[in-house]
Amino acid sequence: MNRKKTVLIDGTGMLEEVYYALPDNCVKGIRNVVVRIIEEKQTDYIAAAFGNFNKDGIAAEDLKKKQELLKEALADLKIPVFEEEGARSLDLICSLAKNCEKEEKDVSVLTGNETFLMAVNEHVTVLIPGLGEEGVKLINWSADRVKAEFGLEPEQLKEVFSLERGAGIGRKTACRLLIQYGSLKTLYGRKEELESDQVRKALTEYEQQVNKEADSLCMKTDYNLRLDESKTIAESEIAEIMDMDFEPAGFPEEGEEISSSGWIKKEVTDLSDAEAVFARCATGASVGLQLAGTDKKISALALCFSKEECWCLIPQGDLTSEYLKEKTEEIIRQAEEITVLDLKSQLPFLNLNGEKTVFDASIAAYLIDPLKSSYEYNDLANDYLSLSLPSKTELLGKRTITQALEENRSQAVNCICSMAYVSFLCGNILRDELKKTDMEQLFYDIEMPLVYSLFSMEETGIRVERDRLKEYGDRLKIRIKETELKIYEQTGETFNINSPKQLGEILFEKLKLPGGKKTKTGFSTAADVLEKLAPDFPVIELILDYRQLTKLNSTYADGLAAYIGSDERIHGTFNQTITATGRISSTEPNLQNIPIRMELGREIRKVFVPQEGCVFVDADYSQIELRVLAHMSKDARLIGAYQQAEDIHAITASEVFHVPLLEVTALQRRNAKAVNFGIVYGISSFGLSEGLSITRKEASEYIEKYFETYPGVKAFLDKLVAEAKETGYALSMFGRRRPVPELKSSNFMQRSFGERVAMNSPIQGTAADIIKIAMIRVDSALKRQGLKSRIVLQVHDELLIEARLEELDQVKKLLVEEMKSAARLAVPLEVDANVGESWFDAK
DNA sequence: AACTTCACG
DNA sequence: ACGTACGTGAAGTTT
Repeated sequence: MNRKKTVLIDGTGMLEEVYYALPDNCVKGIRNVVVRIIEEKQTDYIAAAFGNFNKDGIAAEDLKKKQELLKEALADLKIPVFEEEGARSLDLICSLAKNCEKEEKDVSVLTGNETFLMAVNEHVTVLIPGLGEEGVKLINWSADRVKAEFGLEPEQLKEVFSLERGAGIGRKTACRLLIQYGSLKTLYGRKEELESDQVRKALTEYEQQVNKEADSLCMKTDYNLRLDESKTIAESEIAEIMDMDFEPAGFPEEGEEISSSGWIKKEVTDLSDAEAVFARCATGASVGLQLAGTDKKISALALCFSKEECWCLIPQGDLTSEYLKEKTEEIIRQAEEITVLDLKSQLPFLNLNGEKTVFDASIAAYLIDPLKSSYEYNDLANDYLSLSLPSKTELLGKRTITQALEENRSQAVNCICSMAYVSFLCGNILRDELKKTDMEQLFYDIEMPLVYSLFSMEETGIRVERDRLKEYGDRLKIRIKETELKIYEQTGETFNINSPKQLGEILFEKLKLPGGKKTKTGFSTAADVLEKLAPDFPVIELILDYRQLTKLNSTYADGLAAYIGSDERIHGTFNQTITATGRISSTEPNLQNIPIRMELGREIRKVFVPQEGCVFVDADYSQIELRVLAHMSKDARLIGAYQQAEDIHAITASEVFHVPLLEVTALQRRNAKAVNFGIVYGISSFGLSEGLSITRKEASEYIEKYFETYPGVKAFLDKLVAEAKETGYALSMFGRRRPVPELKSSNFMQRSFGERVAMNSPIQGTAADIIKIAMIRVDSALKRQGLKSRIVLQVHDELLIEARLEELDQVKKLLVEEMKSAARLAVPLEVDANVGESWFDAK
């Protein structure tokens, strides 16, 4: 007789088990299992039951949510769902099973809960996900299988579980004891025979708990639950369910990576599978995307369309890197929203012009909180998803994703999928945050377009004459050696002059020079300290020379040489998510601190040269920060001073010290200049006195006079501090935020720092905004006009262009005009521009 | 890894 | 009494 077959899904038991492996993806995972059972016609009837969770704690809340989702998903599959107030799913399922048996149906219980194994009999089997040879698969536990595995009848397992849970006895021991003694009762009656002290002790000590477990393992099978006969799964329904499947057909189900961090990451190396993924993509409104590779060649593409779907496409055979490139560009054109991390790093692999907005989640997160040290996927997962993911370094060590693909493929896949996944999930959260914080314009009109300008600048690079730099370094090395010997001669000792510790001991202990401790670790030998001693001790000058020479040699001569590529150019990195104020920074190498103030250092700029047929055009803003201050503070007198143009420091001196402009002395001008700097830095008498080597009292008087002269500035700075205290952040003209948590500090030092930051950030930040706008406009004007000249450097208030000779006039005009008109302020934005055969000449 | 020093705006 | 000017990055030394 052919008995009908029923599958009973223990929704709760499945969730509890699967949640461990796939916390974010358990519903989808379980649904897939159920769909497969239906598709493969493994059953005539199907039903599900839900009950209370055994677990509590943090996971319980989430599990409850997942349970509701799973109920919905099963209901969508037209599966009847049973639940009963306060009932355990174990009891509900067993009640159902009992009734099915009466109706002469065979039952399979799909669960993650091993407790069900005790309910196995001739007509009831249990399906539990377990590890097979090829990843996760369902193991069908029949009565024979239970006997083979445990050596016991299924019903005896109740006592095994009681011993395990109640007395903490291991499964193997528990089975052995029950095989030997037959039942718990007999075991307890004869426990004195036991050889193991440990087991005997556990049995005695935990007898109560064992009995309690045994009681709770008794099934309650009298719930009156019945399957509706009409709910037989019809052929038509199977077809319908298969259509509902939102997975592209034909994907590898076996051998897929099951991650502990929560989503299914699938590796695709086959062209037809890749086509299916891209087809899936076409319907996706929102996509998280990440590329990896080297030399513009894609080595992996990760795509995330939903919380449950993350694909990693790796070129192989027919599935070529070029194909991935074209498809990626297509997706970017078609998708409603594309989110990536670090867009600039993605541009080498794609032909994009910025026409379509690609949302850079890292930059969005930077705008929202610019004080973070990094904005990698694990940082964003922590901050916006409350999800702790292993960092790139933890997964790959020092390797890149491309390198790791060869040596440690699964970790590389994990890493790049994590990036796409986090992009996908954070995208909308960050879009909302930008809206809430009023930074959408800043983001979409300044930061995103800037990505392309910075990329272009990096790609262009700047030419550096290798041989000439080498000669410069050699000259330095000779002078270093000479100076070094003179210092040894004068101090009567050979020591490491580069060691502040050794130098301090020689100067202040051995030679007993005046001066004293200044740093935590010992004597300060900083230049400003030594300079005060220089007139009296000739060795000091030698040491300062030595310092300057070694600095130039190691950081610039040798340092820069290491970055010159085979194209004779240096392609540095310009970072957009580093500074607290909105400036960009430059690394590997730092091209924003090439010497200029000292004559010898300035020489280095002679090795920065344009390529053949080009010249440099350099343009910088004249006192952009003070002009921003004049604008933002609306101080009439300061604005007036700038409208007269000329020498702002001299005008300031004239007004502050009440002398005619033409009678301002060099000293007065110098003092006024220092005050101007101080204002921008967030003035304090301590700082100014230090900067001018005057007393604090004198410094206070200068500041007081300054504020008397420019009362609008005083009011403005006070307002900045007050507002930052109120809101917790400082604001630039374009809405850029800089949090100032120090303002809340009870520490005077910290709080004072916070006040200076509140005064400086809006000024520095606005200046940064303005040059960013200028950069974008200059860059796009060059490209729009079909010119070959390119921006090669940005140094905060300066842009350097490598200009084709034939484009020189046009470029120079364009550069100056775009910079001047980048923002409309109450005072003119003045720009100084120069042309030269080297960076040295163009300044 | 922290500290010191020093190059730039 | 407190004890720093604001914003960066790199190199070298010490721990």
